[in-house]
Amino acid sequence: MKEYKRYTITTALPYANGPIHIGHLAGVYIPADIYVRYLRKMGRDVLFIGGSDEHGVPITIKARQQNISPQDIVDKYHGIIKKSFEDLGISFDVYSRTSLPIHHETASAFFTKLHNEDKLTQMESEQYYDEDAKQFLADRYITGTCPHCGYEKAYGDQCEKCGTSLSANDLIEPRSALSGNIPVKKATSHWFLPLDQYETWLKEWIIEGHKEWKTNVYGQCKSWLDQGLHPRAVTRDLDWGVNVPLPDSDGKVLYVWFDAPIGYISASRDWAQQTGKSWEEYWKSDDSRLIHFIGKDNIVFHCIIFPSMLKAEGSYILPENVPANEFLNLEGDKISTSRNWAVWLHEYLEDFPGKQDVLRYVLTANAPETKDNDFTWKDFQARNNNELAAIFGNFVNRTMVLTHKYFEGKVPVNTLPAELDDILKEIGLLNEKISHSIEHFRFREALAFFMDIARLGNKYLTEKEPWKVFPNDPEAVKGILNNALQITANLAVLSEIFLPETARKLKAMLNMGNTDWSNAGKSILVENHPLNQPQILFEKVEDTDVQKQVEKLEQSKKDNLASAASFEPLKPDVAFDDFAKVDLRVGKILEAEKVAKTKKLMKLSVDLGFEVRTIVSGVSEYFTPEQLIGKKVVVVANLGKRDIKGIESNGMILYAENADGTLLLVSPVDEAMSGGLVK
RNA sequence: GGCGGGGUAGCUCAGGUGGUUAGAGCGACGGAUUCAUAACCCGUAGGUCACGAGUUCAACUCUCGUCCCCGCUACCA
Repeated sequence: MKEYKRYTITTALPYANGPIHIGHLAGVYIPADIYVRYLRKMGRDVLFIGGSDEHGVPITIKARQQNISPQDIVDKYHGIIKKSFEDLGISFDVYSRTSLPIHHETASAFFTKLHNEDKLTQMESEQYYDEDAKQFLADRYITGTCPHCGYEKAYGDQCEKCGTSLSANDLIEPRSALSGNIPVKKATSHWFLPLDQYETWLKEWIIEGHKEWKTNVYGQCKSWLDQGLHPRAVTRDLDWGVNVPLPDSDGKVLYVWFDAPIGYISASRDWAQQTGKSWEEYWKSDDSRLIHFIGKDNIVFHCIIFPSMLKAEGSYILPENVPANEFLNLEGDKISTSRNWAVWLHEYLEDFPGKQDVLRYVLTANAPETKDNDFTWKDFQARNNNELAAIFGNFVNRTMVLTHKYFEGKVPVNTLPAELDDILKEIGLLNEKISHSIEHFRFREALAFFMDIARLGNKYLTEKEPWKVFPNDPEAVKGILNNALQITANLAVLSEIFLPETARKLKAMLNMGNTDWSNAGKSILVENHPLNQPQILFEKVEDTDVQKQVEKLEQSKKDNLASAASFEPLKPDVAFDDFAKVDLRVGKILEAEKVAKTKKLMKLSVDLGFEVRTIVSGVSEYFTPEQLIGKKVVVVANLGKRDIKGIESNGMILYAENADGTLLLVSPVDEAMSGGLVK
């Protein structure tokens, strides 16, 4: 295996439009922090990078909603995020942000170099433009009727009602979110990264060269590469972001996906500036190992797009591994910022003061390394009470209490060196396993091996029964407790990787200084070394504590239901003449069949009395053909024809929608004539 | 529909290139113990390894098909 002189570790830049939640932690920051702490303990040279991603459309929208500037938004969340990371003890060397001048410079320079070397292509396209606001509209800034579910306030990129992803061109009756005007189409010019040109190289680099990547990561990359890559726009029309450093490009900024990963480099420069050190060797030297910690939603950016950017630029190293995790669910439901279905880090730290390590432990033990996982408060409580407190905390406590009881809190002489050898051998073995697991990004497994050391300690004490031996053979008890203390000291050393706050407390109790990994598996405390008073490492988490958290979540659920049950606002009035233009007819469904190779489409034959029409409708998720055949429905008959998946569809069928988005037939109650007007 | 990932004890997960009684932690149950945060320690029970075929002397592990969950993607007038 290649020898690396230094490590460049990046963590996905959290988007600064909301705080950090447990999903972020379990997927990215805690595993990265464990990895980095491990590397440092091994004496390796590490640069650990984090920062806020502060550009992009959602932030500008949030700012508009609150009538403040985008900078105000990112200042607020960057502050919350940065502080909560510090409080949890994520050991970033630098936590930077993309609104800093140094980032704008870095991203501009990156773009300029690609541009000057003809690595980008320019293309024109038609985009919606707001003539009042005099600017092009991002998809997010266009609202209109969702063509799928009819929701009137769908965004240009996604309908929040039915969850379908859209393009602004799909929207019916598009409106500018800025002025409410009807936007016009206007030509605009943008720069693209021709990803297709990197396809061959990427295949070789990943498919051939990185078979060791996690299966979920490797498979996802293969899927993308097999589907074929297309040029991707690097710039867009927006006024919030890194300005495109070219003449005549007012109102254009770098697309956020392009500037965000460059943020890793900017953060490194930021760090170098603050510390007076050099950043370039971490990014441009072949003996540096670049690793991106991310969630699975980011795989394509870090495995396909960013490497292509780096390759195009030419002077940077490429990621050596991208250990992406899957997602963490919460009490059975997907974590959602907008639905407030989350455990927010800054709130957790307030609700559970001093329990940073409990969260670290639970999220590591239950990390979604190979598949999506579920966080429950019940599990949180069980892990704390049955594992941290009962096994780890309890072993430390019984060792300390016994030592104070029998030997005035001083490390007794080791009268049983042979037993110590056996113990240290076992710990040494576990150390190796921990190392091996961490090197392979298997943090759950590593943590389990770590806990085995505490188990080993409990077992030793129980078997040796020093409290029974003491009256007859105090000399033997000296050896037993010395051994138990050496185990405790080893726990103190190793816990720095997983549970830094606990390590601090433990070392204070043991009155020991800093140690590195080379001490692990050795006898650490010397004879007569004075110990401090024991303190409880892990308090029990009571039923009422978790009860409160569950109630908090239930309240979120109620709030969501309440808002979901609210009625859509009325549309603006229309003239009767406009309404009369719509030709609604009664139709009878004669035939219905699912359109092959689609998820939603149903092909219908509808009898309008005077003719039988083919209509394609996106309702396979709600009806089976049998439920539709023979039913009378209301048809919009004068919409014109449209080609859908190669079928000519002539008309549209109306449905009623329930609060949960399900569709119901709209049908005449009494026997109605096919082809009759609905008016 | 296509592609990728996953479906193993109540829960969370291990199970290189197929090979004797499928493992661990937690939970449950029983025992032992009292130094300790009623904790620790020992033991027991729990699995048709999603389902159905096939290849093989032998499949959780390979092949094919089906179902379910997650993600990406096409489609919704």
